[in-house]
Amino acid sequence: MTATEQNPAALHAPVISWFDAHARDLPWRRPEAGAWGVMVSEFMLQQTPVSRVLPVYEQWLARWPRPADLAAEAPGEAVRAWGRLGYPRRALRLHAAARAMAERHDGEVPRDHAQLLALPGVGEYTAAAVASFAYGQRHAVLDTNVRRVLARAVTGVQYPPNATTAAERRLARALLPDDEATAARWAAASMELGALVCTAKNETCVACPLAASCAWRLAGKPAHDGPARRGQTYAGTDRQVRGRLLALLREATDPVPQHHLDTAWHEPVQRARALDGLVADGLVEPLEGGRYRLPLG
DNA sequence: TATTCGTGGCC
DNA sequence: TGGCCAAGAAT
Repeated sequence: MTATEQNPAALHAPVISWFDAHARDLPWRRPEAGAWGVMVSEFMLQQTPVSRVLPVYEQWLARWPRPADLAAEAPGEAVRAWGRLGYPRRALRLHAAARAMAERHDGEVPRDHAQLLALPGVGEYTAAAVASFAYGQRHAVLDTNVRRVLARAVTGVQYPPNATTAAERRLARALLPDDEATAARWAAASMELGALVCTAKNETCVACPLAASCAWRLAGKPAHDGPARRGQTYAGTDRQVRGRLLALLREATDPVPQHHLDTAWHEPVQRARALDGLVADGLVEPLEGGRYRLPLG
């Protein structure tokens, strides 16, 4: 057991103080955002940078200020409003979550972690984040930022494992402040530290409140030795083709004929496979006569 | 557990 | 220029 694990408070106080001084003023952190605003932001921020989320988030909340407002819409409208945030299945899942909340939770975002986890598109991280950020509960909020901060400051390695491990969950739980409000503050603060200071590349240790005790820094910042993360190729993949097809469908107000979709990609086999995949995912609805549109159901 | 799933900006 | 990265979830 390291010194930090024996005295977690030595970790909390500096990070929370730093957060008090340096936290970004993000719309989903304001009181008026509410739990729905927090949930919308968490869906949008899954693998997408803050700068790109901001404008879409504002439009989304203005158009659908409550879960019931989104639930009353066609799922295709959610996909259209999602724009170019990427991973459009998240839009579909957020819409499905809104309908589930309208049906099962009286149109409210549930406070209970297990009920959150049962919603479409809500996994371990998002359930903990909503419960913590929106409702001030005590949960280990283990996202890529927090994992990196703990890997460095506590474990003493440059990067966390590729997939979240039981050891990481155990560590995060062990480091959780006892007090509920402090735990929620710690969750937001440690995440922000990873996002702004303890970044994946070009970390700025001179600005870090943990620099003096950081296990990785004290060890001389040894380079990551494990297997490199698998690069995510994109050019020429089905994902690129799906993206192009969906872009055409988002722009269109009327059903799109097959021959127009054919302009999205030159290779017919891959093009057909990508379109089939979009239909199978519920992102595209096939109509009579070889026409397609965003889903109305 | 390893893959799949978008998009764009940065160094 | 291009690999890397960005508040993950589902299968």
